[in-house]
Amino acid sequence: MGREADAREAWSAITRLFIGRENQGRFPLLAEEFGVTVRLLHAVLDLPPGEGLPMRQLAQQWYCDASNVTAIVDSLEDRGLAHREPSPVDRRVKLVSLTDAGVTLRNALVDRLLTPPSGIMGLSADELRTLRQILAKAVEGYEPLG
Amino acid sequence: MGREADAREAWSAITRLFIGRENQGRFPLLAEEFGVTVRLLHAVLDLPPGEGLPMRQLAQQWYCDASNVTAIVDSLEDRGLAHREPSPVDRRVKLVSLTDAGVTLRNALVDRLLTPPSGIMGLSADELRTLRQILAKAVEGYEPLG
DNA sequence: TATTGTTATACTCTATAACTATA
DNA sequence: TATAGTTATAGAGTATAACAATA
Repeated sequence: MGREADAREAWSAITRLFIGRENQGRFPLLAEEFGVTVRLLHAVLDLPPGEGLPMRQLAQQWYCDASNVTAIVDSLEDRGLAHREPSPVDRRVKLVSLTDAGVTLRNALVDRLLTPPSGIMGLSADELRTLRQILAKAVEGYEPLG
Repeated sequence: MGREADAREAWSAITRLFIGRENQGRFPLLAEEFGVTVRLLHAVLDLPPGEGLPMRQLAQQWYCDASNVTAIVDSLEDRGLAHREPSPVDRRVKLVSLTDAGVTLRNALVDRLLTPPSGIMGLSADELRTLRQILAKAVEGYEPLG
């Protein structure tokens, strides 16, 4: 049918690829493999290397209370994966950034998470090239990952 | 720049679309809107309408302990969204299935979750048609959603 | 004996409210 | 007076171990 139906079906397929067992299982398995909890794994992925983020912003991004961010960042600091520093412009604000160890862990996680699931790998070379081109356009303006 | 690189880049884009703030925010917002917790929302989505699943299988699918499944299914039953019945072939096994109210909720959730994010909606009609065709092939053999 | 699911229990995660410090 | 982050505390979520029912 039309544009709307195509968009909906395409997004439906993406959702199924992502929430399918093969992909969803990666997160708990990787967390165990790298010795972190699932929530720390997600936190590390959401911290951009080389940039400090206000804790308040993380609370909004994660849809959780600020006190929870305090606990998560405490855990990251205890493991040497991140550190806080007061913002130079507003000393109430604390900026959270990954340490070198945090960046190393993040790189390893991203490398593993970007391994395509079987449904993608089953496509032809032509299909993959086209898929890549179209999706590259779709994620213009989205946050980078790797 | 071969097949592998195209597959990896395509999957990277899918990951970014899915874990981006716009899409991830939908789950807590929908849970609040429909008066359930996020874990009950995921449970309802993972229960196929018209089919009963063994609790043991749900524990494996969700990467959690069986005692946890007991608690989740208790919550679903308390809200009238699912019910248990002993398996006809093995009375140790209990099959969990959605009630009519559960199916109704699931349909509403799926309808909302299948609304494409802005990155997808920004593509042209031609691109969307092509994307749909390729992704339909990628999810052959995956569990249906809607 | 082995397996499915439940219960009792402790540990982790999360939110609420009161607090400190900065603005 | 308002905002960022912390702390104390209670409630929800999760795992471990012991248990009952069934195979």
